[in-house]
Amino acid sequence: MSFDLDRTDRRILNLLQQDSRISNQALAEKVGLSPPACLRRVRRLREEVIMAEVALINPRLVGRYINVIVEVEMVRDQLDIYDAFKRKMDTIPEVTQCYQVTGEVDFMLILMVEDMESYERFTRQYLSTDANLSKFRTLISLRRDKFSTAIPL
Amino acid sequence: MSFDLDRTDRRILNLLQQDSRISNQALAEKVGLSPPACLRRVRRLREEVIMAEVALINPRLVGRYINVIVEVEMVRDQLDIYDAFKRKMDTIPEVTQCYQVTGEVDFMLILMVEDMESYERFTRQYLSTDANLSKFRTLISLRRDKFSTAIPL
DNA sequence: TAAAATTTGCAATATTATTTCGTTTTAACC
DNA sequence: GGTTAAAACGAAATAATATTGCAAATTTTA
Repeated sequence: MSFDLDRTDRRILNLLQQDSRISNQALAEKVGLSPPACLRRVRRLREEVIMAEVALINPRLVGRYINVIVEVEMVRDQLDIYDAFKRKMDTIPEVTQCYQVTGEVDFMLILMVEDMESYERFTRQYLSTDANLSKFRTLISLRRDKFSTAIPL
Repeated sequence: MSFDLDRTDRRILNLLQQDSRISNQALAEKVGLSPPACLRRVRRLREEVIMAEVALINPRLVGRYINVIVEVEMVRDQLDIYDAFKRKMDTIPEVTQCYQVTGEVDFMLILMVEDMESYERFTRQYLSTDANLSKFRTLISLRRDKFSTAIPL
């Protein structure tokens, strides 16, 4: 399941998690390899552990000021009910994260919206009308103080 | 504050949010521009709205199975207490996200850890010993069903 | 310790990004 | 509506970078 990464692999991954636009030459130099040797490792890592390379944009600069955190509780702990809910969340662009959790709560959602009206629409369309949903609690955040996609290795 | 993006800018951003490794030529073709014209836009967007371009790695494949969601409540609603807490969270690699929220709860944290022992260590070192912290609630998730960094434009 | 497999670096090649510059389009103003 | 300034554009040349082939070195396995 878990791949065995040596020290060099981990250094490469750490660097690419900070800046994937680094040139292969610069990367090779930083980890002490020749460009071809480095490239081969990067290619292998891209196949094995790197899911995607993406641009992160500043939400505030494109009008997504509001982070909404929603705790969702379903009526029954039933697999097909969970799966249906996940699948639905997966299709909604405002829902950026969805975690299935253990305990009283069943799901944790994180949404990014322009205004509260957008969130209202979301609750009406997807939460208040879901017969399998028992209750939900909403937390509003205007400050995303930390957002790191990097997993330190 | 907010930059005005035309249709082409938005299409470029949407594509780069999905795959920033796309070649400038392919990108140019997709949005119907010449490579130089496209590159100029990308460069401007990188200065204005793109915060970073990063590799996303699969947490399960590097041993970070457990997502921990923590709701934190401080003893007093005081600015310097908040700021100190934020600054502390910022230094901890396991804390991948930190939101300041309104309502009963003051902060929402999302951590990624290898095992519960790591989380135990974290609580002892940073939560249980913080005199400004009144209480916290922990939710455990073994399933990150959705994790999207893209903001649809 | 020897054989097999993997990883490496060098040099040649292929892609791709980037610059230059003249042209076209858009925007602002009279 | 016509005129000018500014901004954005595309074609072609150039520069930078990634990529491949292959022999040598290293590591792993038996």
